This record gives sequence, C-alpha cells and structure tokens, in this order.
Amino acid sequence: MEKGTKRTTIYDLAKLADASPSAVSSVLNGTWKKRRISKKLAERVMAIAEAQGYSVNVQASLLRRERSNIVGMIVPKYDNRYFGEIAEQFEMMARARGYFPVVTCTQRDPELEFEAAKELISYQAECLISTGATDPDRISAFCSASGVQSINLDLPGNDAPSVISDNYTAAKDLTNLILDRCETELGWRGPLRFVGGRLTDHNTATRLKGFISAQKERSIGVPDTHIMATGYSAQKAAQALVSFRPDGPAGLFVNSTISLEGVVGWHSKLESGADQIRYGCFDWDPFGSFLPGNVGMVEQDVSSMLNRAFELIGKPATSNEPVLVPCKLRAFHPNS
Amino acid sequence: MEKGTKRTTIYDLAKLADASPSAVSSVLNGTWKKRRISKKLAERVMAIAEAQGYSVNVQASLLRRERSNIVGMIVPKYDNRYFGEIAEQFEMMARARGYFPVVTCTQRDPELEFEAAKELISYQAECLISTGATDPDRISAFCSASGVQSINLDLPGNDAPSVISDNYTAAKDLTNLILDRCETELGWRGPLRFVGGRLTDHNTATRLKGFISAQKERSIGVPDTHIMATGYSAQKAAQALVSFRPDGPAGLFVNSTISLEGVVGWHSKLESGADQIRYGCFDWDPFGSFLPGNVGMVEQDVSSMLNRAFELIGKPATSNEPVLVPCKLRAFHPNS
DNA sequence: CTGAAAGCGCTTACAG
DNA sequence: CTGAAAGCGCTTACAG
Repeated sequence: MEKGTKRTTIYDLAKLADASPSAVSSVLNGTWKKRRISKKLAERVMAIAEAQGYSVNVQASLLRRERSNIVGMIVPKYDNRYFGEIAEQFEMMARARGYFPVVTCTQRDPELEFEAAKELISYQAECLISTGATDPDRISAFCSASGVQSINLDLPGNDAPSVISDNYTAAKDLTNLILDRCETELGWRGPLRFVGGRLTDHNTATRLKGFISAQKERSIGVPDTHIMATGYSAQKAAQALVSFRPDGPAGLFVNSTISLEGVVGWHSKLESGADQIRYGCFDWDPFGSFLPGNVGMVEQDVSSMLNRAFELIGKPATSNEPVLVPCKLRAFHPNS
Repeated sequence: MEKGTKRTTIYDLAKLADASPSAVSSVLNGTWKKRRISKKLAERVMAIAEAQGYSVNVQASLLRRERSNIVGMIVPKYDNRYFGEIAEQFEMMARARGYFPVVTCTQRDPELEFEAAKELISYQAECLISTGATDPDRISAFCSASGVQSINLDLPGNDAPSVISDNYTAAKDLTNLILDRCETELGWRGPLRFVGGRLTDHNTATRLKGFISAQKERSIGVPDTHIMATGYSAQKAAQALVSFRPDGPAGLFVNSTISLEGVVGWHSKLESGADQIRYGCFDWDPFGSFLPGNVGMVEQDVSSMLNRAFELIGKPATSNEPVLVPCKLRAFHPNS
C-alpha cells in the first residue's frame, strides 16, 4: 500500500527483509525451493512483498530471461461475431497457456496490418497470428527475418502454416440447404445468386466453388450475372441488389454477415414478393434466425481453429499446407 | 534479412558500421541530430539496420527509459457492438497518440478482471482503463497502490475518474419514443415493461429511473411486476417473458442487445398478437432496424466517451464525479 | 543455506 | 563530432 512515485523493487524489499536482492528475487519467482532458501526467509519476504503491494517488473524480468511471453494476434475488425469471438477465445486460450496475449485490430488496412506486426515484434512477441490478413506473406517474411514464428488464421498464406475453415464443404452444404428450402417452400429449383465478398479473396473464391459445385450436382447452371461479389460492406451488397427486382422466387447465398446487413435492408424494402425470397448466410450472427427469409447460417468453428493454431506454436513448421477445420451449419425453422 | 536464432542488437550493428553502440542507439532513436553525429555515419547505420531487418528491443529500451507506453484496457466481452467498438476505437486512438494499447477481455468475471489488471500492471502499463468493470474500485485501489493511473469507462467508480453515458436522459428519450409509437400505432398508452439487466448494476438502475420518470411525466404509474431486470443473457430475458402472454397491446424497454436477443426470440414465437407489441432497445445493433416491432435503439457515443477518457490520461485527477456523455437515439420507421 | 557479480539490450549524462 | 560508463530491474550460474 506504499504510495509514491517510484514502484517498489526487489532492492527495496531486500532492504526491508534484511536479505539480498538475489534471495528476494528467487523467493518471488518460485525458485527459492531449489536454491534451498530457508522457509523462514521466504515467508518473511513474501509477507513484505504483499504488504508493499509489490508486483514484479515483467519488462525487466523477461528482458533478463530473453523472453516476452507475448503472443500477438492481428485481426481485421470487431464488427462481426466471428472476429470478436476469435479475439476473445484467443485471449482466454493464450492466458490458459501462460502467454500474454496482445490483440490488435487493423481495420482491414494492409499498411496498418504490417505496422501492427512490426510493433508487436518490437515488443518481442514470440509468435504472431495473422487473422484474415490481406497480405499474410509480407508479415510472415518480416517475422521470419526477425526469427519470430508466424501463423495464419482464417485466410491462408504461402510462407507460414495456416489454419482455415473448410469453406468449400460448408459453402456446398449451405447451398444445398438453400436449394432444399427453395424447393420445398417455394417449389422453385434455382439457380441461386451469390452476394458479397471479392473473388480475389481466397475464402470468397473457395466458397463460390462450393456454391457452383452443389448446383452442378443438381444439374443447375449458374449464369455469371448471378455472381454479385462486389465487396465487403453492407452498402456494396445493397448496391449490387438494387437493380434486382425479382418477379418470382429467388434464392441468395450471402457471403458474410456484413453483406447480410445489406441483403436484409434490400429485402425489407421490397414492395412485393419478399415472401418468395430465401437466403442463407456464410457466417453467424445471433439475430440471424429472426430475419425473415433466412434459412440458415454457417458458423465457423472458432475453438477448433484456435486449438489447431495453438498446437503449432513453438513447433517447427512441417508444412504450409493449410489445415482445414469443418464448419457448423445451423438451419433455421421453415418460413412456412 | 539475417536468419538466425538471435535477434540483431545495436552491438551487432555497431560492429558492422564500425561505430560505437552509443552512436548506433542514438542514430536509431532519432537523437543523433542533437548529439551532432555526422550525417554520413547516421546514414550508414540506418542502411545497415535496414539491411539486417533490425527492430529495436522495446522491452530493453523502455526499461531503460523507465516507461512502457502501454495503456491497458479491460473490457467484459466482444459479444455486442458496443464493447467491440470501444475496443477498436480505443486501439486506434491510443496508437494515434503514441501508446501501445493492450486490450483484455475479462468475460464479465470479477476475478479475471482483477487478474487482468494485475497482469497489465506487471507489464508496466502506465494507465489502465476499466470498461464496464464489476468492481472498479478494487482495480483503482490496486492501481493507485502501484502508482498507476486508472480510469473507469461505461460504469462509474468512486476511486478514480469515470466517463459514462448519460443513461438517464437516453433512457427517458427511448421511453418517450416507445410510448409515442404505442400511442400512434396501437392507440395504447402504457405502462411499459422493463426487460433485462440487474437493478444492482448502476447503468440499469439509472436507466430504470429514466424509464419511470418519462412515464411519470405522462402520469403513467409503473407496477413493480413490469420491472423484469432478471440479468444479462438472452435466456434470462426470454425466461422473464415466458409467463407474459399479452392479450392486447404492450410495450417493452429492452436493456442491452443481449436481452434483445431473448425478447426477439420470445416475440417471434408468440402465436398471436405479435403485431400489438412494440419495443425499443438501449444499445445498438445493425440488425435492429429489421426486427419487427422494434421502434428504435440507443447508440452510445463511443468516440466521445473515449475522447474524454484520453483527455484524462496523464492529468492529475481533479474530481471523481462521473463525466456524462450524451447518447444518440435512433428511431426506426413506423411498423404501420 | 546465501550473496556478489555479470549481464539481458538499451539510453544518456558526462567527458572529451 | 564521438565513445566509455553507469544503470533501468531483474535472474542465475558461481562460489562460498
């Protein structure tokens, strides 16, 4: 409970306990047992430390040990449940493993991404997880130049191990769900439309493949005009749809909850035929099941992905072939 | 681009540049101009540093300077837009001011909160912002014992300056909005019900006051049974409503988007009379405007709150009287 | 059972 | 214009 401008150090404690700084240090970091320091001294030191509100200067301690315990993560945004959950679970899991997690949000900006990575490395991060990074290879290169391990999450890279969702299978499953619902509820057989994302984005491209292939298996051809991958934002999704005024049944594969916002906005403003629309979304949001027309959503398995990522930490990279993690498909009740 | 187990240090650079470590250090941290080091040497050093992929060991640098640049923030959850936005904006604003932001998510667990605070202080955080903390005073006490500044955000404390939303006014405005809509759309005049949160929670209590007082001004008395502040979770909100089967018009003041989930679930399962229900929510979610029956939401002004908080950093505390920041009320189109 | 000493990588008054 | 030296707070072989 000392009040002062300077924080208490082991030297202060040593003086108060009438012991050497070495002994104090050893008591405080738990090595006193094997240094065979007397229980009596140990207890005295611990009591004094407690009374002084002492807390170790980790900066100094880790500098000496040449460690940092920091595992860094960069994440694009907290504006959907997916990344929010990733950040949250990452923190908990890292802490449970004795690391000090530092998560940085990089606003989907490649420059910020790289700056954040450099800063984390300056702070001696021991491992860096790049989540949904636009340019993961640039970060991996910088990391490896600094002797720091890097791992890609959500979006794969070539120069470091990657853990990503099995986008292809999940997209296929979702497409089949939408098709089934269109058939049973509307008596309509497709083809569906694909809304949101960018085709240059790996995940979008993979999902599109699943989308196409599910329909191909039913002998449904998808015209190019049905692919509306115009970007990541509610406005862009809404824009893509502005010229689309359905005159009968229609089905949409919505890529990400961000696009979903735009789709729902468009849907709610249709003056007629809204009940002839069905859609499903790749990504999860708790309000999803209450949105009219929404038949189901894909929830990515964040815990499993992170578990796989943590398994890679500290291990030498064997292969950069992405680890694929299955997603969960959540189907909603029929819109009768 | 050196590859090796050891990171490059200023000593390595000094050897390569044939200069002293002091000179290298000074070149690299920008003080070389005032130390009048020759431009020639400076440029040589910088070129070599670049070539070696050198990045300063901030741990060592800040230890020497007796600083850390770290500003810590603890936040309960990323499971709604409010806290997600707080974390995101905090990071950007901190970075813009030259700090190294570290955000920790504490799962609404008082113990985790305190542990996280201690850890942040061990890492020499210079200031700690406690957002929505269950026991902010405990954290303030620990901080002040370590000579670290602390600031409360979202939820006030007694032992450190607080920046919070003007819950009373916003709740009153929201209540008035719901009442107005009930009157014009349903021809019904209340009283409304209050759903979600805990009365022991400061914000809930304050919002409840605004809720009551708006109705009092219209001479509407609110029976105790209309106050259903049974906790923070979708299930609890849904549970509270399970026995409530309206046989006519009804209006709900929903406290937080977490409770909103429960309310919307309940609402969507009503077999009849759903169109006679109106509700508004204290907190913002982008899907809010698409939820049937939702007349409007309160959006807390995250930027302003954080601006006020940053103004306090580094300044000696003058008063612990909470700073109140106005909220924005977002009204949705009539559900005619 | 315990302490003196060296050193983690940096910075900065001080003395040329 | 530049370097040697001390020191930030800790840890840990080493020598009693």
